[in-house]
Amino acid sequence: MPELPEVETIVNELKPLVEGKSFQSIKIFETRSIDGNPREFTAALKNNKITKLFRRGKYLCFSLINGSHLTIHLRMTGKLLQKPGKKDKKYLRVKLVFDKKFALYFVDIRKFGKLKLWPEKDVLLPALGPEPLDSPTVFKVLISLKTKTTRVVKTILLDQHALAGVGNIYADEALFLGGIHPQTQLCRIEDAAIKRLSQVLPRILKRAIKNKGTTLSDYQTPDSGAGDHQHFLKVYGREGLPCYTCGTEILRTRINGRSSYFCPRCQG
DNA sequence: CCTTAGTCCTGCATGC
DNA sequence: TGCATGCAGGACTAAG
Repeated sequence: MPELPEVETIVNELKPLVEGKSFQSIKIFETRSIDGNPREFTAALKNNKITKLFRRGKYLCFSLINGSHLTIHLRMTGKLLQKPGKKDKKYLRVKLVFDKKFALYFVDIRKFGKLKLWPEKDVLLPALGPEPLDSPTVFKVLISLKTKTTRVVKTILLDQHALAGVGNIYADEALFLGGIHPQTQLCRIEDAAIKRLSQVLPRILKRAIKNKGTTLSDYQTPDSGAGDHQHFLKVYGREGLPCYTCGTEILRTRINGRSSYFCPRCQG
């Protein structure tokens, strides 16, 4: 499941390949993968030139020369590949053709991922909170929410309106590094601990970017490569295994329908 | 307004 | 081995 570091890795890899290029044609195999009218989508992209590719939260954003934007959200199983593998063919949803030699294949098993076109007059991704890549920003967001909500901290970290880009894996990792139990209400966390969390969250995200993201099952970079950060996870997916810090068994609980892994001793 | 539960989708793991 | 069940979850929507 691509979160901020995975999307950042994909953008870094694609940037030199797509900036300055124009869409020659678009082939839609699954209309569900398009947010909006597929015909209008195809027509608007055709012969449109990409001026810039960037990331915002978990979205890939293509700036187009006419002022509009294309966004792609990969959700759980979405991939953007230059050369789909044999197993990918069955799940090919959209093909973006640039020229005879170069196309991008949007492959998505679960059909949750979406491509969306944003007209120039629309504000791009208006509901997203700030990027969680520097600690003063994260601290400001969490402190200001502290008096406004009764929700638990894990839920807040996953809320894209609060901070954009954090998903289940890095939320759990940051809470472990910050020594905070995922089920703690934000309003009950002391400022010093919020400060700690604000420092470790940007740090873990940047470290995961350096490691080209976490590949557990589906995530792949456009050249079909895997990430390395799965080898550095402290708690995510480690239920029943000993904590690297204290040896206590890592537990798993459910918060808002999502698995949350934590060390009951380090995050007591 | 705020918060929670249900929905989408398909492969995979589990149990009998 | 086969079949049924349930689990995984990001973001949206409906309901409380």
